[in-house]
Amino acid sequence: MKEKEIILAARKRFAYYGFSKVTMDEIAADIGMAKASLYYYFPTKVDLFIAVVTEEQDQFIEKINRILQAKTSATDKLQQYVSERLGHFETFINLAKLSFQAIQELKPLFADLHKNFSEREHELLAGIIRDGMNNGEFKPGEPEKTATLILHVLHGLRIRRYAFIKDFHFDDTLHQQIRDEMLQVLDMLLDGLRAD
Amino acid sequence: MKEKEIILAARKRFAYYGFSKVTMDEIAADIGMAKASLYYYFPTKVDLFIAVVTEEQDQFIEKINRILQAKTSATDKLQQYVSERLGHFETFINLAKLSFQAIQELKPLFADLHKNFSEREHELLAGIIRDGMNNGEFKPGEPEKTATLILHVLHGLRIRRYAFIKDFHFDDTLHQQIRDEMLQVLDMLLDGLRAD
DNA sequence: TTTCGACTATTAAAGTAAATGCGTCGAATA
DNA sequence: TATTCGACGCATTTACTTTAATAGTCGAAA
Repeated sequence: MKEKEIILAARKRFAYYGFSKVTMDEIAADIGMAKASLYYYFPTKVDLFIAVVTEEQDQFIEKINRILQAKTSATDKLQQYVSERLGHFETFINLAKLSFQAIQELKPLFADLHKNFSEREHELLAGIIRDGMNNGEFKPGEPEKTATLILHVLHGLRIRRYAFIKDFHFDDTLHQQIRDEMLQVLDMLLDGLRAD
Repeated sequence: MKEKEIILAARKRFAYYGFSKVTMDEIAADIGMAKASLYYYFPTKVDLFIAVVTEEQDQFIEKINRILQAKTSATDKLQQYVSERLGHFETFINLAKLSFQAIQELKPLFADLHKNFSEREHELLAGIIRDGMNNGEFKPGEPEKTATLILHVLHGLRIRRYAFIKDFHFDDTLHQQIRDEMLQVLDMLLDGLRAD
């Protein structure tokens, strides 16, 4: 399948050089095509990038769905979600390699992409929390609202560290620090949620 | 006192135009001095800016100390802190009017300023939490660590919204939204802290 | 000690030209 | 008909130069 091949080649280049530095000529040359042929499959460079990111998101959502099927506590599920989500965040940053400002400026182009993903993510999280409330692990409440707050807190914890990063890559130490902190905060939040 | 007069004039200009756009000539002219005379009192433009920000910080810390003296619950104190802290954050953003990137680049110049303020703030918060633990309002634990986590969560919640702001000013609606969300998150966090 | 006019060094902004890269199109090919 | 691509247009970016603005300095005056 040509599209898959293009996406793979693009992914490789984006992951190494970032969105801006990679040219369509390079991607084409990597798979023995002419640049113009890429446009037969993807109308713009951004569309190609979106296709790459969408694949990542789909894989992430699949992974979380597998976590959902497991017979573990809601707390376990949330902890696993936190870890996986951080990895996914780092992957996106690595692919784009854009400054915070540049991402905001490109945001309109990605609007649907982000909206869809956020909604799916919110549903998944609300589902975990609702199950926890239904099976007595958590106190009764509003799972949707709780999910929103948790998502915003986690997002803030990522952003506040990412914003200080200069060269767009996460080393293991930083990854560990952010993950640990997120798990600690999740623990505090869940302390208030757990049924007595 | 000449220094106070200069700081006041500078504050006015910074608050309206932001750090970068204000010239030392303008500040001097506003109070009928020559620019060279400003350098008699403040060695650099950044030092003048730091003096302005330090005044804001001192006033904020004083306000929080007053809150500390009140005979209210630790929860009340934390809620008031959250509100005041957001106002203080907005004041700084308004004074600087720098993009997120520009702030990071200037950060080394402000290193001591931020370090001092962060430490003072952390002490105050840990103090509130320690009192809450000592008087039985909160479960026993590590007040310092809890304070750190709360500060990071609140910082993240501010940053994730501030980063999307284009023109460096907060309208009342946005202020209200961020404040409400912070108070809700604080409530969740305190649910887990409160003694049963 | 305080003030400031005149000055220097540096930075920012503006202008210009060349290069680059996205995207297009008609023709060729399978 | 579907796919490929060479050549091209055009907008943007980059590189370089020039000009203007601004932070900071210094010696002299008050």
